[in-house]
Amino acid sequence: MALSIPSTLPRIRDAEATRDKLLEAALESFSTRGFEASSTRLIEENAGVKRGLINYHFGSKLELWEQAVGRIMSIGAQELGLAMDQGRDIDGVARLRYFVRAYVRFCARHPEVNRLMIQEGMRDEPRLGWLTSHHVKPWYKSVSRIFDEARALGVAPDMDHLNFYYILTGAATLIFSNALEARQLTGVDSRSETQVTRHADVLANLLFPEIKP
Amino acid sequence: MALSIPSTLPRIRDAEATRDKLLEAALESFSTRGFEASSTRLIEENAGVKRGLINYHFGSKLELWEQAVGRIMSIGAQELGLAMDQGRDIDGVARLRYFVRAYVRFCARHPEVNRLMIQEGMRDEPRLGWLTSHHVKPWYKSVSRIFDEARALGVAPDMDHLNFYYILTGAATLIFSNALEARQLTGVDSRSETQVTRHADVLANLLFPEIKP
DNA sequence: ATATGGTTTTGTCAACCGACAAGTTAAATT
DNA sequence: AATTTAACTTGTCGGTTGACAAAACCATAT
Repeated sequence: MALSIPSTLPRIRDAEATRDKLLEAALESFSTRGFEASSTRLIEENAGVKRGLINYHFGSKLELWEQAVGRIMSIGAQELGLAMDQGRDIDGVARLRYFVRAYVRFCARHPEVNRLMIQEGMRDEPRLGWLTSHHVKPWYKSVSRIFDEARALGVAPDMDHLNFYYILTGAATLIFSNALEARQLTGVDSRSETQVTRHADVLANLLFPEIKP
Repeated sequence: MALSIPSTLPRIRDAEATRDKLLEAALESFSTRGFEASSTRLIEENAGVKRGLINYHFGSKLELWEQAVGRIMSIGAQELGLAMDQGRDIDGVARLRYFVRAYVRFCARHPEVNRLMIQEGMRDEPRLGWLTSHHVKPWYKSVSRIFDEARALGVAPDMDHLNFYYILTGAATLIFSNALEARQLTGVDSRSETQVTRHADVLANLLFPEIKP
């Protein structure tokens, strides 16, 4: 009973932890309620911190939004980049199918990303421009590169980059973004492991069918 | 300069017109901003009427929401029902392709519908239950019937009703719900006639490919 | 012309919002 | 132990919101 190295544990004041809790609660609120309908007071309450902390740590509601978005977007880029690395030596159509499955799994794990893009993509406020230029445009180009690979392989569905991007995104994400609605419709939890796997396989088959012998 | 039969034209006070203007402005706001972020004052302003009229004609913000949703949903049921009637004597896969194209066109014409379903489908508020039981469930069953037809014809993609519903809906709608984002991404107006036709054809081909000779 | 009842307009209220500022506490440094 | 600095707390301001109520308006029937 002698060991007592309370170095970092009993720290009551941990700025980093406070920031993290705020960023997480902020993303949850911004993505499902939208920017205006999200109140900083409720975000602080859900984060379990006191009332003035957002302004202290982030200066403004908008700055909190940008940092919350930036955080989840870089997580996304990292996770998807890692997945693509792991599938780098798969070749042919299998690689494309692998990409689609990885993307669907990511959308199921982080529905907040697409919820956010939907929230901001419907209305012409300055936040949309910031989002597209900082995060959506690079991602659009990545998807378009994948589509070009498919074309080179002769297995691309007959459409433009724009159609492919929104068909892939919409088909991959809506079932998870609207998981609550899906649950009310069918009683099924679309974000469960088996449902996610099923959706991933199904969409990969639809976009890039296996070549049957 | 004698003709003066101002029967109904110069009516300044037209309760029905006021209600209609309010319902339209309400749908636009509720679907893009969400319920909480929509203020009755701004809805009235956008409708071009004075400040107290929502409470007079609808009693409450929630009642306005329900009537605005009910209105667009019955318009949707009518338009899609009409389209399906017109295609009733098409047979085989062509009928399924016809349905997909009609649905995509509808989504382009009324993006507010899916914007609304997205807004309400992400959060567990009582409005979601009202929406699903009154409007989404019937529509889900209609789509599932179409899917069963496809199965009977042996042309259904290999998936469950749930996957098909959300793949169809997501793939058909996102490009129009997020038309502003699409415009910023590519400079293209995805709701233009040519783009809508393209997307409709492309999605019909993907879900129900023509049988090549 | 007068009364009536359906509309529209305006005034008001309590509750909430984001932001700021001044205060308080705890940790690090000297 | 004294001082400084970072982290947190609380009070308050101007502004907005949804709701309600009273007042003004107006077409029509009598």
